[in-house]
Amino acid sequence: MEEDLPSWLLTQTAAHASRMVGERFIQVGARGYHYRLLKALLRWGPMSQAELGRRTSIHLSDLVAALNEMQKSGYIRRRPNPDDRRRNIISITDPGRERYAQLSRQVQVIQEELLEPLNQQERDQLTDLLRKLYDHHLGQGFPPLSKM
Amino acid sequence: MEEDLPSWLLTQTAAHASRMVGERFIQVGARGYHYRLLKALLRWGPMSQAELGRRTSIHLSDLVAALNEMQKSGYIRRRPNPDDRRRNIISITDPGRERYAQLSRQVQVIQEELLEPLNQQERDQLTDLLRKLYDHHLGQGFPPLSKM
DNA sequence: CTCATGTCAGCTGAACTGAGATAC
DNA sequence: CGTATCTCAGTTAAGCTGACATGA
Repeated sequence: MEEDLPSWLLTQTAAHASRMVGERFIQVGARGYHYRLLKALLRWGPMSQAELGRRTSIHLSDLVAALNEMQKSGYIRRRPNPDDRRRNIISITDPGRERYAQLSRQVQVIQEELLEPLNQQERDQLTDLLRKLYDHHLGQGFPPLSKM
Repeated sequence: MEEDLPSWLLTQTAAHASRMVGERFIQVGARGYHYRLLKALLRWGPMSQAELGRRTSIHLSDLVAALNEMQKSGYIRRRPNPDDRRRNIISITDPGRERYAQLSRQVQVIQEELLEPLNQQERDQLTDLLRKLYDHHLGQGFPPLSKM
């Protein structure tokens, strides 16, 4: 609607990006949460659900459902933590690693499609600017992995 | 989650911006749709619901509900179009103009808050880059106002 | 007949809230 | 005791789909 408000442009382009990712993922039976969770497990290794939730910014309640789905598909393992029986230890499996690679390819394709109208310098600029906003409003970093 | 993917940064910052706008709006009993609709009516004058939907990218089905709410509050008028009895003519009222001014002030505050970590040049850059993405993916412009 | 318009009921994905059971 | 973890049920706002009646 011929709008110049940054918040408008932001939400609209974001909605479009989500749609693009969602469409790709749904074709292979995945959701955005799955990708984020697998990525976190690959990067930081096994951890509790609470820790996973903090690191991925996924709500604990949503996490339960997403992990149920992925466990059923065999992409993650859920074991009780003997040292703290409230907690589960979530870890990625070999099929999970393959799944991540598959989803990762999809994501790369989308990035390319999304950023198609920008040259490399502009892409870096955009990432930089968005990162500043993200860090300022949302990113307060995380303490080193707790004792799990 | 320490992520550099533009689509991730985009959706996260957008979600945050939406949250900020939403919170402000809800405090005065409004929703994002209301602001967009009032703005379109101010900019382009009275038009049918179908035309409004096209110009604001709001679905016709959602439009019906939003217009019902705003009509009840007296911000818009809904008259049948004598020249085409399928259509309504939607127009903004004086209270609607005041309402727009009120919401507009809220939005300005949010923009400032959202862009706080960026200097003026960076803000312009961001707007420019997002606009390129928006135009490329979503903005195909609209033909001049049809005969309404 | 085809197409556009307005209305309604319902669905989806992402984010969130609240409550409860269990264990630290 | 208070706090943290996990689970479940339900809610929200935005976007969307499908169906339908009316009229151009």
